[in-house]
Amino acid sequence: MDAPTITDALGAAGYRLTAPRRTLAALIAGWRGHFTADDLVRTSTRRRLGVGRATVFRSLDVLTDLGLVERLDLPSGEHAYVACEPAHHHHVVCSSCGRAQEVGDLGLGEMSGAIERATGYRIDTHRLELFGQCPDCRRAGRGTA
Amino acid sequence: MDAPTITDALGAAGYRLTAPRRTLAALIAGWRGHFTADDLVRTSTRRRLGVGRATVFRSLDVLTDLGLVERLDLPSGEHAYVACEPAHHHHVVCSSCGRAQEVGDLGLGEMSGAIERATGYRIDTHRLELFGQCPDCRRAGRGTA
DNA sequence: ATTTTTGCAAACCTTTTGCATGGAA
DNA sequence: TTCCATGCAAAAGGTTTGCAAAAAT
Repeated sequence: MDAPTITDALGAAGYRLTAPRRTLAALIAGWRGHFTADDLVRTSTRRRLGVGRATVFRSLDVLTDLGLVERLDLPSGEHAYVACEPAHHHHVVCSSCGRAQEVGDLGLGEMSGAIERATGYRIDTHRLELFGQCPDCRRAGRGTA
Repeated sequence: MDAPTITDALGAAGYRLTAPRRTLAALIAGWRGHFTADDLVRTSTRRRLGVGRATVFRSLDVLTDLGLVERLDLPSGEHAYVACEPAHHHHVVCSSCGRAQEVGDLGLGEMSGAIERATGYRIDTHRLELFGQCPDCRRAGRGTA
């Protein structure tokens, strides 16, 4: 059995399966590393895929809501996205090639409880992003992008 | 002995102590909760403080470099800042009033090592932001901003 | 037939930059 | 006196929106 595709998930969630959405789903599924909205817009333009800027942004919103894609805030302040599984997790992002790997909860849940007790806050959500260099890039001696 | 002020730290770092910088330092030190660049610009305009937009952005850069202020990426995608101590730490941010409290390392260092072993990445930096409601807001029954 | 989705272009908002002036050291 | 820093206004990015046309259900 194949892994469910982004397109499948869109359909299952009741979104119409339009050509632009299929195109973007394929683009994203095949993307290496993280990408920006503008990466998608430029690819669409260059390869004449016929997907407009507004559609790219609107689709990224939908995909983000469904948890199929996650928005990263890079240390540079740029916004990038990576495809991912729709479950709570965190990413280790390679600062050379931009690829991201998911890691599990890592005990942050318990940590969260400890912080609640220590500060009196009620914690709703958190965001953890880890940046470093992946094994491939390290081996290849690539610098930070 | 008083806590060193933002102005002190600027001077110690070799930056010139200009009127706009003193003004911004005071504004930031007295700010409740997080603020955006535009909050500072608007305050300057409204109160005729004579600090221009460019200077606000340039100063926030300096203060961020010195670690006197930290840039937050709110879940909404907005960029906000909070004053803080220049040491590695994380913030618990109140989603009602925007105030932030610092928390220590929380064992993330060890976690980082575990992730390196599990993924093969060499982790350089990370960003952890926790969002929730502070005791005051919870008590007052305030909703999420 | 109905409702969603799209592309385009313009609008918007935030952040950055060029440059002549002003101020700190 | 020498640079650093500032304000202004324009430019540059990135994202959103209004709307009529096109496509999915």
